[in-house]
Amino acid sequence: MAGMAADEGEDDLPEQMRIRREKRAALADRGIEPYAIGLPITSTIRDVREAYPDLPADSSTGTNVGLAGRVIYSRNTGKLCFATLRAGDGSEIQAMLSLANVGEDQLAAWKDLVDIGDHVFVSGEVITSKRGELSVMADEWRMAAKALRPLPVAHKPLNEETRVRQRYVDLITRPEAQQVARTRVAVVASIRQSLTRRGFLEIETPMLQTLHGGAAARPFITQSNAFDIDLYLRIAPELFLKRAVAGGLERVFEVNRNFRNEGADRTHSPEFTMLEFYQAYSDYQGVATLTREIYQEAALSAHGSLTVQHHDGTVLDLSGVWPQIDLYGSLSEAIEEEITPQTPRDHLVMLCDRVGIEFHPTAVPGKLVEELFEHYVVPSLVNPTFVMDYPVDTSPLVRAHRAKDGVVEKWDLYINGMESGTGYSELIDPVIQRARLEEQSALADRGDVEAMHVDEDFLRAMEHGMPPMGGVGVGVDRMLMALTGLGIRETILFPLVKPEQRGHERSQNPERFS
RNA sequence: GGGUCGCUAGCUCAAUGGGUAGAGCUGCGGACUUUUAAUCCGUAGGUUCGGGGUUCGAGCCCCCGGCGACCCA
Repeated sequence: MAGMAADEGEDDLPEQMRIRREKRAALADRGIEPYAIGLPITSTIRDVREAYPDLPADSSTGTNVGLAGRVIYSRNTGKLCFATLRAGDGSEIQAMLSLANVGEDQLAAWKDLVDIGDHVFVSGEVITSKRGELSVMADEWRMAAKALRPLPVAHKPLNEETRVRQRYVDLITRPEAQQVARTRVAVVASIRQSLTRRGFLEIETPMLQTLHGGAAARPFITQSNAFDIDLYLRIAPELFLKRAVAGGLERVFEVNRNFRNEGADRTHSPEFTMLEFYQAYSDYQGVATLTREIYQEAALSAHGSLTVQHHDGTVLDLSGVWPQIDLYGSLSEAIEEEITPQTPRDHLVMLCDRVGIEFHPTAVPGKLVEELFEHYVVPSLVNPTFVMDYPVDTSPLVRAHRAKDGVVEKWDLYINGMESGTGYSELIDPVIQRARLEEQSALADRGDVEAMHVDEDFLRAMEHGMPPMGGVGVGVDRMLMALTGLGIRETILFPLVKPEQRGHERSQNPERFS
């Protein structure tokens, strides 16, 4: 927690926070509980809204309700007070407190002690005001929860940084923030439903792993006191999901967090949500179709449409069968020169240098091809496109293509110019798998921090016989980005952000990994 | 990693060439029994991201650092 110092001291708080603390104390002095429990609530705001959709102005219903909400606007006249109450679902209703109904003491207490941001309870008759606003004419009000901090002004957008760092404030003040959170829920629920309906089992695999494997990525390292060993936060659940398939759980999936100790920018978060699923006796074409269906069902569930328009005007069309292009073929076309898995590394290096692509000195040829592809082809991939058949040397867990030399049966799904998923015909030959992992391990020994270890237990599972299968990983955050047009930090409710440090605190702990 | 820009009151933003840091909303006091971002009168509120330097004088110029946005390879 930041700021145990001046920020929390009772003495030198900003005026508005000091006054709210005084009001909290004043409530108690008047015998009013500032944080009430057991309020006699009879209805939600939405209930009342739905019960009286078209009440004419200046009418009464004879119906009494008790309801609670957060005060978001307050308008007081001498003997009649108005407040707009909002519930968590975004529904709003007006509370009215008149001298005639609540009496002098309760009206004075309301005017003195209720602020914007407080949660209040009112009970009384449902009416409409002279201007037609649906209202509760209170017989009684109670404080439900006194807010000690002022809300930002409702009419100016809160700056983006504060929205991310204080999401609770964002959620209170900006209904769209709640909408994004609810869209995410709908999408994840839809994913689960799509797979469960097709006979997939949702299983949970280790997030703390003793070996680094399942993808090419730099891991976070932690340690176990009980075992006295280093552990890796998983970069992918793949190797465990495949063990499950080897054991006979032939259709499995997992939707949960992966951790990658890499950059954080508009499209990358150190912890991100990934869907992985594996289907025995399918292949990369079969799971491509299923991936498209999962995506389309999620879009319908979240938006009711397969066409998505972003705020910047980008229109995504997710409908129909998505096109497939060939990795080497589309790259060759883009640079007007034939590139194949047999193209020498020196030549690929030259092509990269020509356009200033940077790469690790030990980068394998396939890595260079992927970099070139990213540079030349990816920016044009807006509508969903499957890019087919990747170099073998960057895909150690994928089986060789059944017909083409030097490539594997792998696709990447691009949506909105972003890699959004990947699918394989999984490698299940334990002898080839061992050789591939030993190559990876050699790369790791030469300093490649992304390279996998040899996982003997995984190989043992494979040696017991894994059925042929198709497997897929889909970035759920990126799915949300595609469906909303927002940056990754907007699709994640509480993204990792750097703590704001004060200058003098910085020097306390200069140790860093590098 | 490099470049550019930003960080000022609770919130959103101003501040000529370096010369007493302002506004709107919010808050506080007052008026008002039908308001809708209520209105009217009055009023308070500041570690200008942190540290150092130049200067008679720094929000502004210089250096170091923090956090962020955008662009580039």
